[in-house]
Order: sequence, then structure tokens, then C-alpha cells
Amino acid sequence: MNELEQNINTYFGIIRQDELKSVTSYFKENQVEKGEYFLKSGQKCQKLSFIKSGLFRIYAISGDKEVTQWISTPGYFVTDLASLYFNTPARWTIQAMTEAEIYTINKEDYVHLGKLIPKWHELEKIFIAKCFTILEDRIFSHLSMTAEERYQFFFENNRELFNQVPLQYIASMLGMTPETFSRVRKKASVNFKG
Amino acid sequence: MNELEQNINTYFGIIRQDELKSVTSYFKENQVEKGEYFLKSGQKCQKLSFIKSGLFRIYAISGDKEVTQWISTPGYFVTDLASLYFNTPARWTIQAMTEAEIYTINKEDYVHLGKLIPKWHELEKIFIAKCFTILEDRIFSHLSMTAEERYQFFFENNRELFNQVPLQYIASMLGMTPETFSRVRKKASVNFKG
DNA sequence: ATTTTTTCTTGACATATATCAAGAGCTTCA
DNA sequence: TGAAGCTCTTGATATATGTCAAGAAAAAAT
Repeated sequence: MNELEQNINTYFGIIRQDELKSVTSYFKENQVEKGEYFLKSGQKCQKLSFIKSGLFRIYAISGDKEVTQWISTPGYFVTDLASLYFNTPARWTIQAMTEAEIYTINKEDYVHLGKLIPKWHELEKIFIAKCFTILEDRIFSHLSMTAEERYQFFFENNRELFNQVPLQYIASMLGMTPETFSRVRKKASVNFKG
Repeated sequence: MNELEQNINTYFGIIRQDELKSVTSYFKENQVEKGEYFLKSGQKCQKLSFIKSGLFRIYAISGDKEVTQWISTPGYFVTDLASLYFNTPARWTIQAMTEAEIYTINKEDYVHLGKLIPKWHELEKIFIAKCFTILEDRIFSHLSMTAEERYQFFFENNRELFNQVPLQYIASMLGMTPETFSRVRKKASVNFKG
């Protein structure tokens, strides 16, 4: 099973091999330059991509500040789900932080799959439900954890990311300033050694 | 169109009248006592209900504190989506804050509808996607707004709730203490008059 | 109607986190 | 290789929010 097929399997669940082939055939592999915009806030999102290589940052402008919502890494996907599903202007801007290779399906084909593969809506359902539970975890973390605890938790589960991207963006997605992030980090590393 | 049919329409989208009838026929109306638990954290959630009347609080215990995630009012629904869809132990406890009347479908029937009504998975997909966008808004509010701004925003859109439930729970779902809530509230009302 | 319980407010104070400013260490790239 | 720009850290300080404690107000129970 190739990379893309595995992505589909991970997020959408299991389908017959021939259907899987059919699904993946709608994805086109493409290259993305560093700094290139996958989506700009306000546009209607017309595609969904899985990341083969490279890093994408999903963020929005709020007042005079950027709010990073997520950093997407190989194996993950990028899209603005709300915009894709409800045809609303995207909240998020999505930009490549590095050169990247992605597998992209456009919205038209994505919707078409629903007519082509009986089980497709069910798979989408699973996909979105997974996205939902991820957000639910995050809400809970904001309601119940301090900045330090959110840092710890994220660090435990995403160590690799810390030497791949500017830390200020991780700070933002955890809901703290770069300065606080830096201090929390120092404190955590001291605790870790001690 | 009755209340329940309208609920289905609002959350799941439009379907044929006969299919709608078929869907709603699986929901049973039932009474709930004040204080009764709809779901307890750790259980596997086996149902989904729409609220005809009454109020439910969705919360979790974190350390020695309760974290209120949401207060569900007539027209809304109650369930633990993650638990319902992935059969995992529920994170949330759901308790009736008042006497209540609800329309309930059990999981078995809910799943069965997928076999019965071709479009059902697609409707569920819409339902979950809506839930997703609500959470996305909330994440954004925690990443970009102060306690005061979150208060303001919630107040604008949910004034009625403020004289129906203990404010401490609203405080918690907005991620602040009752004391902070009280101060923010005072400040907001002064600004409002001035 | 009175008591009891719960909820809300307020003040004093503690702590967490943000802001501002400066400098150090990296990268990038000309 | 050196200049220019990022990025990260650190200190000083400000602000937002939490904690604790007490009392007032409101709601529920008797």
C-alpha cells in the first residue's frame, strides 16, 4: 500500500482495495514552493491535500497578530474543513513553511466520490469525527490546563516538531507568547534533568 | 413540521419528507428529572437526544475541578460525539440542570439508519461538520481573545442563558473563574451603560 | 416566613502570563 | 565572509487572571 493509500486509510477508515485505488486516483501529486500559499483567508477552500513531505502552517490574522492554529506535517492533511464543507470564506491562511510535496484532490472530485463510492460519505463522516475529537481535546486543554501543562503535553507528543519549525509558531498554537513559551520550556528542561 | 423534524433539519440538513418521518420515528420522547445523569464520564455513550425542554450541563472532572464544556438548551442536542462514534469511554458527564423533555435515539437505531436511508451518512457528515466548526470557533476564541472578550462575545449571542443557569457554569465554559467572570461582567455592564 | 443552602460579588493578595526592550545566537544570502 | 534579518532568550515591569476569605443576595427548603 502506498503512502497516499495509507493516509486515506488512517483518516477515512477501511475500504475495499479497488475502491481505495479509485479514491486515490483522484489525488494529484504536486510540488509546493517554500512560502507558497495553499489557501488564503477569505477564499473559498476548493481542495484537500495530504502532505508527503514538507511543513504547512495554518494561521489567521486577529487584530494585529497572527494566530497559528496548527502546523501540519507529513502524514497529516491540509484544508479548511469549514470552508470546504459549507462553502464559506476560509478563516485560515495556509502557507508552506518549507518546500513540500502534496497529494491534492479538488473539491469537485471530492464531492464526486460521494456519487462514485457508496461508502464514501460514511468515510468522510469518520474523517470529520476524528477532526472533531482532536479539537475537543484542545478545547479541554484550554479549559483545564495552564500554559505550562499545555506545553508539556504537546512536547511529549510532538518532540520531533521542536527542531523543525520556529518555536514562536508552536507557542501561538498553544495559546501563549514566544516569551512565555521560552520560559516554560526552560523550566521544563530543568525539571526533566533534575 | 414538528419540533423534532425541525431539529433534524437544522443539524442534518434536508431530506425527503418520508425519509424524515422514518428518521424521527426512531426517536422516543422521554422525561428527565432534575439532576438526572444523561451520561457519566467513562461510560460508552449509547444515545443522542434533542432537547425539547430543559437544560443540560456537559462537564468533566479535571483534577479537583469541574470543567463545564457546554450548556445545552432546547433545540440543541446532547451526546458525547467522540464516544458515540468511536465507542470510547466518554470524557463528558451530562446532567440535567432542570426537569427536561428530550427526544432520544439509541446508538443501535442511529447506526441502523445508515442502512435504511441512503442519504443518512451524508446527513451525519453535515451534522458532525457543523459540530466541528463550532469547536473551531471556540479554539480560535481561546487563541485570540481575552477572558473579557470571550465574555462579551458569548453574552451578545446567548443573553437568554444568563438568567437561566448559575453563572459559574458559564464562567467555566468560557475558561475563567466565577470571580473573574463576575468582574468582567461588572465592567461590561458599566461600559454598556456609559 | 424563616432558615438553610447556594450563588454571586467584592476586596486583598498571589500568581501566571503578557509586554517591552535588549542582546545573543542562528540563518540566509549577497 | 560579512551584513542583514530572523529567532530565541532574558530581565524588568505591567497586566490579567486566579485564589482565598467574607459577606450579600438570591433561591430553595422547611
